[in-house]
Amino acid sequence: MPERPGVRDVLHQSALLNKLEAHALEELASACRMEPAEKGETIWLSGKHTDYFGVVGVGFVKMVKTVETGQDLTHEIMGPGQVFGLMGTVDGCGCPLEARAVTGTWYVRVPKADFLKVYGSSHELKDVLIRRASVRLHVAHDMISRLSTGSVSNRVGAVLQILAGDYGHETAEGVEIRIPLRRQDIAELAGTTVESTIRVLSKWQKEGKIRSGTQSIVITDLEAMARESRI
Amino acid sequence: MPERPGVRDVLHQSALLNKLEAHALEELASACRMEPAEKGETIWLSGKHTDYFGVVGVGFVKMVKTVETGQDLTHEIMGPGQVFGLMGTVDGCGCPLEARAVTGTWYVRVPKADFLKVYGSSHELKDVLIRRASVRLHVAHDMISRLSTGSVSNRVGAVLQILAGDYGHETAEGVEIRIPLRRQDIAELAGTTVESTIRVLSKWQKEGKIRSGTQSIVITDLEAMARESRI
DNA sequence: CCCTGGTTATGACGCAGGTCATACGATGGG
DNA sequence: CCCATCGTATGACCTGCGTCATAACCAGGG
Repeated sequence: MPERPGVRDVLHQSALLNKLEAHALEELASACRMEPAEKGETIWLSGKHTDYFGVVGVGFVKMVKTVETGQDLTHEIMGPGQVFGLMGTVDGCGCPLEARAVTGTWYVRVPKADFLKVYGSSHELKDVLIRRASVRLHVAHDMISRLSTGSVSNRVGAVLQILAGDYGHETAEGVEIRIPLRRQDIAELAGTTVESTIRVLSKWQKEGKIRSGTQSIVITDLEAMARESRI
Repeated sequence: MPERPGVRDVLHQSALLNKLEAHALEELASACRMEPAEKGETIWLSGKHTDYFGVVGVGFVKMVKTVETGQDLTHEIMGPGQVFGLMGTVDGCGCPLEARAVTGTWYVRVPKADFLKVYGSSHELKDVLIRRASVRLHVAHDMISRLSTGSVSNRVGAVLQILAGDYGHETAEGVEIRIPLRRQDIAELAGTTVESTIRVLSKWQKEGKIRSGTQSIVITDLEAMARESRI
């Protein structure tokens, strides 16, 4: 389990919440609580109405939808500073996705009521939220395009590209995705099976396009990956 | 070609724009222009920056993404009173989708600049927009789930359910979708091929679950359709 | 040290559905 | 009225990938 961070530090990291005035942020922070989650632990269940939303402090959280047949699919991976479950907060319906810790995680619980007090009158927060929704919609539409017309490798490539863009570190070798994801996790993001994901990644590994360890994946051939993930 | 409606009537129909004060709406209306589009005509191209967004007056418009291979996929069908291309307006990026008329259509061109003047200071408009974005995101995620784990018939069923919910008319026979959609259009919505769509719809027709004419489709067995489209 | 459970890896097999070919029924223009 | 064009319909074929089975590997606990 990583070390427990401070509530204020985490809220400051959020590109959304740090738009708040210092005193408003302070007041909000004093109503929040830092909470741990074990690897694999469910933070909340899909559709469940909670009285808070989350901000990731350290670790990673995935937003999961479980379908009838029991398969899970992950719509998003949230990392440090990212807010999750907020859309459900402001539109009044609960979050339709389950939040589950990918790694040992510390996250801040922000009480909805306290947030809504400052949110309701803030044009800036609303503007940021709309922009984020727009981006997410965009990403979702791209995924739909790839699912309709693309191949499994196309989607796995896109997932790696997105993760690299959001959480990648530039290294001498290439872009490193420092998230301890299993093949299963990647499969859930790409909307396919573990086996297919393994086949694709093994192939790329042999071709020298990526290098994968247990704790990270490095995209060594960025150009090839861009080609693979093109819509 | 249907008869040309009035700009003010159309703007009033919009659940978004009629949130505006009467005088603000009137001012906006005076800056707008009613525009026709033939069946199949492109209103704007994907990614193209226009200085306006649209509100459907009569007819239907589809929001299309064309992929590398030349296949089109439709993310949404917009009907009377619906606003399209607005997300691209408020987030500054252009609309990533092509707008194309499904039928003979009249739509209002609302100049972005005039809209943004009233939008920037309106909490109500922003709230509505966020809610809409939230719903659309939800729908997109459901589609992703179905594309990942469901079958073609599952998706075609979902498309019919959604269209029925948005534009359905209750009749003695069942719910009628009064949009002159070709099998091709439905295929693009469901992310599959015409042939597969035809097979599914023919089968359902034989089983008495739907009845399809050239100008409309009637869902006669609502329960069966709900079963087919379940995630 | 071994045992157990989780993860990666690989082969064999089957099928849903994409692709191609063909035909028939509508609709509309000359 | 005929012909051209578009949409619907249906069969035959083929393949990507999901499914199942099996094995190797690795880490942690007793």
